[in-house]
Amino acid sequence: MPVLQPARGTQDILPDAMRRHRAVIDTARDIAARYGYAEMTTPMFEFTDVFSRPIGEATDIVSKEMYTFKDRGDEEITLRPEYTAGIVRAVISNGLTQNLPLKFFAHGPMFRYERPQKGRFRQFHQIDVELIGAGTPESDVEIIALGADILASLGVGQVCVLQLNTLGDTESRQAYRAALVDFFSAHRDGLSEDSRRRLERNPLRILDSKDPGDIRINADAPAFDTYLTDAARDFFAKVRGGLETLGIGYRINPRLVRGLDYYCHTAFEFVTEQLGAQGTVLGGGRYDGLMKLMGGPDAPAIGWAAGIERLALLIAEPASPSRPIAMIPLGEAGEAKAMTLAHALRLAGFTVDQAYSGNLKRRMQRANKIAARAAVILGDDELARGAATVRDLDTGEQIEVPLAQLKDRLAPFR
RNA sequence: GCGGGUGUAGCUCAGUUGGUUAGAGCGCCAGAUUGUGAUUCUGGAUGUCGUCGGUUCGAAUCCGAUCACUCGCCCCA
Repeated sequence: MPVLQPARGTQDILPDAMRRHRAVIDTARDIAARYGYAEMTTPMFEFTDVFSRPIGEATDIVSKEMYTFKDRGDEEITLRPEYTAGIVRAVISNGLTQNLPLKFFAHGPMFRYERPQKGRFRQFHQIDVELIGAGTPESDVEIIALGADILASLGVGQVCVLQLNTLGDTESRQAYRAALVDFFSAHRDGLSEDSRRRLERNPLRILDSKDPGDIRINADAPAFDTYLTDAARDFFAKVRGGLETLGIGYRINPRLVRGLDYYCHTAFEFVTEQLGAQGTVLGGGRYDGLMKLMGGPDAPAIGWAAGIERLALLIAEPASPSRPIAMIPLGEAGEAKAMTLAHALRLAGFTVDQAYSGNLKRRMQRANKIAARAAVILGDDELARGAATVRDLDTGEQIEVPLAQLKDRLAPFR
């Protein structure tokens, strides 16, 4: 309705906020590169099937939380709600399954039709890493360590706790799921309305319920541990051992579950208490079943994604950008000279800003506002002498410098 | 999708039991040396009181709807 208001759940990212985003992305990219994860990206929209098939048409996610529409060519299109499905699709489309294992880093906007809250938007941004074609516990350790390193490097490691769980292998999961359904069916009357619905759709999620009655029942619910196969238990033990070797602290959270069948083994989330209900800052897990489900070869994979907005809320103020030199011409001769001087200085690597209007006072005010380090004043007086006035804006000291020496004399102000 | 809170200047907010000209700080603009910023001093402008409708002699204030933000639930790929 009010056209001058951004659409619900979207926001402008103005320079101050953008610097925070940039800091998150740049830090993550650098550290991911150290682990051998190469940056790539996929389209912001895909055929709807890419996302709906692995998730299931009947789920809330697909039926009411995706930005899905028909384009002018009558194709069913969906704005990507996550990175993983698109990346797996790209791996298959490009025949990259020849080159496993693949290690990717990506970042970009995601779209989910949800009710906005703090740190939760309809257009939001994620960083994402995927390790495709590696199925050993060591690869789980690597990808978690990568996440931990990034969080530490962003200075938020102290306020995030790594929660860890296993979803076992298919055999373990089916046995556990059956046991849960049996157990909760016997306690059906005590369950909340939401959980009775979950009983059909997604019994594991009951374990995660916030309803007080459900929590009481959960206390007696069967534990996954007793249903794990030896192989699954061994896998999890190796993951934990690896984390311990690397000194990465974690807390086992048996209620940390995933709803979809292609997930297995390791599930993890780095959680903070500083963001209210939207406390998960980075989450991921192993998805060995997805590649095959999407029509590719049967390749194991693991990955995680982290919300840039949430991380941006947690990090300290990023370092200020480099301070510019303010070019301040007075009069027509000065304007003409300023253009060529500014160009030459920029080619030489200086940051140079010019206001383009106002008298000297006004331009000095502008120079101050943009935190310029120095001002180069080009008036008729000094131009007649082939010189410019250079003012140190921190000390107020001011000297006249021959134009030929300008570059050298400005060097201390870079 | 469900429930609670909030919406007043560019920003952060104050506005008494409905009462006539709606305020503060910061910021912005102008001036205090017609070629010198940041400090200081003086002056100025801020505004459909989110929007629409209702109650009333009279609404920023009460009621309803709607939009947005926010807290929790649902969902969380």
